[in-house]
Amino acid sequence: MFKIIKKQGNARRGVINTVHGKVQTPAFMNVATCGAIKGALSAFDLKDVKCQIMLSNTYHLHLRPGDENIKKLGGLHKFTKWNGPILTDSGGFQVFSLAKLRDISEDGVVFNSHIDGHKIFMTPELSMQIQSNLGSTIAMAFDECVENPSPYDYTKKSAELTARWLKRCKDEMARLNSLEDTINKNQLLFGINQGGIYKDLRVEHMKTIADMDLPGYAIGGLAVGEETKVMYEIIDEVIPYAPENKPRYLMGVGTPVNILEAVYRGVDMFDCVMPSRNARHGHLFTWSGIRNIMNAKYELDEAPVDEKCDCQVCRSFSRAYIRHLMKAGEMLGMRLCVIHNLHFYNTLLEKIREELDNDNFENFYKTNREILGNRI
RNA sequence: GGGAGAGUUCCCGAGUGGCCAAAGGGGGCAGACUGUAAAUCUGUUGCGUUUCGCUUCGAUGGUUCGAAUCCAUCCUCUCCCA
Repeated sequence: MFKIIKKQGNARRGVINTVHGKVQTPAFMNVATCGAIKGALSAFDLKDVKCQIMLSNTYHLHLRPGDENIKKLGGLHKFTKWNGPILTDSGGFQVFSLAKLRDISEDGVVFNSHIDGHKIFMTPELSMQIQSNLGSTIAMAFDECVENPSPYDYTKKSAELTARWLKRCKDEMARLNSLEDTINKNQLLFGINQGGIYKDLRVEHMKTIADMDLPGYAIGGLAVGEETKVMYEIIDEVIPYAPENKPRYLMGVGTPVNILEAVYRGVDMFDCVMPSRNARHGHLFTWSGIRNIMNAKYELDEAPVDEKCDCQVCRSFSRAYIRHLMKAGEMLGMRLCVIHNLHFYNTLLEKIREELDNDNFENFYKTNREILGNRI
């Protein structure tokens, strides 16, 4: 299912084979939480921004329109018209991000819906059932993402709980994949490493879940407030214990520099709301650094957002026009910014793959880690 | 011609003797955003040598220890009656 084509240092060039197509890694997954990329992008646009794999969310789609409805409509692929691979997040992150609306126990988590406040009891089994109804390519295990900082004891207990939940996820997924009317009987389950910022807990947890022999492994619970340096240290610490021949997914990360650093350390997959969310706020990623297109200095600037970018937006429109659209609150402004940023992210990963193919990643890494985070 | 009302900082608008360089909103300027409760949130928005000083609430003059606030005159605008 996963094949490593090339290695340079810890960095890996690979390909994931799925029933919905191949994913060339390292890969960025384009976040469409509710089945759409925010900023008014559809499946058609995903092709244009060079998206390989889309990510959607269990919790959000369960609440609305309801996973059973999506199943009745033929599954998430048919529903959204995106026919490539889809990874669904389990709702575990909402345990963290909706912290004020929850109550965690051994069985699962009671949420209050952020839409109407009604109680939802999310369990590992329910998360798997929802993801099975959605028919995604890859389902994520239901985990607890602890906030930072969290005390050692709490983090330890939480990681143990996440490991027990993972076993339940695996069992439930095996059951669901064997059912007659399951949309995707080949649905893959990825486990999620937790353990906060405590290296011994991280390693211990990764060893435990590695033994479950899942098709892929994620590192979760990072980029939640800890220093970037700490995040890299934890990746360094835990990667040696992640199965070599399985894809490694760093959840929710991150900036272009974060991604470069993580690929360098041996990570294969990423997802992040940053390119889309920041785009909606006028923050654009370029090959020269980060540009806030709303800044006054672009009022009469006829250059494209990024001279080195060949996305539709950079080929057609001026900084001045995009700035105007954003200042005027025109939806088109956000849409164009999101198209650019996602194209940039997907191209960054494409470029990383090329450099790995050409044994030149080390140079690319050293040069661009200094540049991509600049403010311009 | 007669009567009524209004003019506040970039704009709208609150303020009717000191706690007023002046609420609130808009706009402007900048920042944040990392498995999306985010088209959201935060800061800032008279000048300066900045725990203080200066200039500023249509204009000018006055009352007062002290005026955006009270008085007089003038200017401008709005509405009503002829």
